[in-house]
Amino acid sequence: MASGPTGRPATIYDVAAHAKLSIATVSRVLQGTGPVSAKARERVDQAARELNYVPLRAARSLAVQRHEAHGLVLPDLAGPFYGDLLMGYERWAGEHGQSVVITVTHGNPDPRRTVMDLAGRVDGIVVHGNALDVPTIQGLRKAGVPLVLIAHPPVTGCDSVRSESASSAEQLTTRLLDHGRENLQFVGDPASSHDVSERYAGFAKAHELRELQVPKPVRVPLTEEAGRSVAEKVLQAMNDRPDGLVCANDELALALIAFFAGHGIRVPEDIVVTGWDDVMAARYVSPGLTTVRQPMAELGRVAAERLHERVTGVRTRARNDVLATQLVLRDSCGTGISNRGMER
Amino acid sequence: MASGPTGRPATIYDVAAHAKLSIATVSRVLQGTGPVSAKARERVDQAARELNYVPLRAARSLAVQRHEAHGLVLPDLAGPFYGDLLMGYERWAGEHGQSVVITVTHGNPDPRRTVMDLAGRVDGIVVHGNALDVPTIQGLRKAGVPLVLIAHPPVTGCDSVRSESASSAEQLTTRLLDHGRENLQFVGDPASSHDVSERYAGFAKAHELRELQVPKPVRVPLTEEAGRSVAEKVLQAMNDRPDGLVCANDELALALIAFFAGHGIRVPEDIVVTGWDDVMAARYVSPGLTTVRQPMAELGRVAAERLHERVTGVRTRARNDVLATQLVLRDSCGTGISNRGMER
DNA sequence: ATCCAAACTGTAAGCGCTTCCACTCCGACC
DNA sequence: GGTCGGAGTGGAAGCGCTTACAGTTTGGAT
Repeated sequence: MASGPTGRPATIYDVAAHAKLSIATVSRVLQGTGPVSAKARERVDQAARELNYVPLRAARSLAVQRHEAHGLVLPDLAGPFYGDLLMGYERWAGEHGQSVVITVTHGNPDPRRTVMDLAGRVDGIVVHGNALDVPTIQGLRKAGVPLVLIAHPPVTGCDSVRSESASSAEQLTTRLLDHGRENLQFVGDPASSHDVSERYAGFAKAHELRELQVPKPVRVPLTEEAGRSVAEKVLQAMNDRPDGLVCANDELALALIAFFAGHGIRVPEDIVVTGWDDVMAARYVSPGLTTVRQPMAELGRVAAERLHERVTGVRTRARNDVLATQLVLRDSCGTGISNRGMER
Repeated sequence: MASGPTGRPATIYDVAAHAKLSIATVSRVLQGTGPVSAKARERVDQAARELNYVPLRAARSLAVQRHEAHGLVLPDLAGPFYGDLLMGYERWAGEHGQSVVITVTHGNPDPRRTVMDLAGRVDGIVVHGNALDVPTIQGLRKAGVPLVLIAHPPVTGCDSVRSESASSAEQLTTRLLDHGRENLQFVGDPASSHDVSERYAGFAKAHELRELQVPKPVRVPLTEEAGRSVAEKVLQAMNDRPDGLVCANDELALALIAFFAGHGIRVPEDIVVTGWDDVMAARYVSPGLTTVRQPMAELGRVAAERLHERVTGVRTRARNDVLATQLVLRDSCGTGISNRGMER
């Protein structure tokens, strides 16, 4: 504890007594508000140092009626994306004096309760994707909690930030069709998240524009495990074997490619494969994985900023940001681009 | 705001008034403490629901003199490890009713200040690796903040949790030497982190035990960029070219392998390469990357538990945990194990 | 009928901080 | 020499909650 490893932590009263000043002045010095003499400033600084004074944020929050903290609710933390997202978020928050309290709902026995508790200790909350069900989100709204949604279908009264999906997916699919592929399949369950449904929508639209029948999606979870099992099925489908697989994420695509490599199916000659996310492995496998890169850090940064605008009230109209994605062409899609896997 | 989107959020007074009871009873119902009649419980629950009441945690923290929150200080969030670490941490914390406030120091203009602020809003802090300099850590200690260090050299009075490094590195190095390698190099700067220095120590010890001269480390940062430049140097070293590279992490190793692949150097025939961390890409490259897996989630879990023990005071003696790592043999080390890159 | 304990409920005192307001200086200006 | 204004300071209220303590009921047992 402050003031030596014994006794309870020093409070502002201790500092005031030690500096022979009132707590009001101590507060003014420490917060840099109001007029204070140089002498007072110095005395307070020294007293605070000597007592190892750390202001109790809870008391300040109570007094100023603000937590200066954001809540961030994520479904999960596996994979590299969330790290980048969090990074971008934390960065912005840190630069603007906001703390970040995170909560992961996947595996949480009572997300609703957890999130309501969170709501009590922050000024606003950012929710990613399907981390929370809509009733819970509505509950937060009714409780008056400023809310920003990331990669989530729009909810009235909430801001949202997401990366563009449909059009990149369409562009990617069109490219494959342009290069003579005629039996593409979409791998991944559109119902698993809003993002994935948009990717499938783009995939579908590319087909519709050419008046092709839209293939039904292969509804599987977005895991390596699922990738392997899909690969097996593809292998066994003698007739009507697809000549291209548009995967909802890189994990699926990588697992597929690895499986094919071990079973004599050539990528991209026999079948083309694309992913989504541009994980590190995507540029190290051979052939390099064609994929779509999302600006995760930027997504986090923008979300933080939007929430702050809401919290401070500088903006009240809802706002929906859509960030551009980037198509990363490598060899797995067989469309003639080869960058030798040496790009960063 | 609660009680309709107008007006300020409902307080415990509003709930009490609405339920025609005292705030004391409301508190007792909501916290489940003390005796309350079924009637009162019901009235309070309903009132709280109707008013969308969310208890203000700052007020509770102030009253109970505890935040029920942990601080987590990380140097960075890039790479998959931190995600897993955070996951393990958050999981444990969530299950034990603790919130997690995270702070990233890399790129932070004033980590000390940020961390002191953090100290004011949590019950204890976990610091990873070199996220903080020792003076700052001492400062926290003097302020009486319970502290747990992850992957950090021991500091008196603090608990620590790390994964075993030296012995795995020694084992790995010995294995390479056993298979006839005679000119190994260690890639990565031992000064960059405690973990890396231990890995180098193990590498060195393996040499010493055979009375071989210990090669100086190739002091480079642990990045893909550095991996490429090291690869170039290796390529140019006509005489005295190393026949094996023990890398401090997978990023370095992967970049090296990719570069070699593009320049006609065969791995593992001409040169063997090993990494550290077992990132996803490690099992998708060809040859598969031999590496060492750390139990990141477990590291997080244990750290959370240790901190909680400290905060609640159930343990006061310092404790240092060392978690086992796992050597993952694949083809890049050329020691005859091949698992076809199909393991998960 | 009376009394007692147990069950429940309310009053009020904090928790540590910010900030409004009042007050005291003190130098500058008429 | 008196007045005014601003700089500096302190007193005290209040933020929303918990909880010790005291008070009120209730339902048996006597």
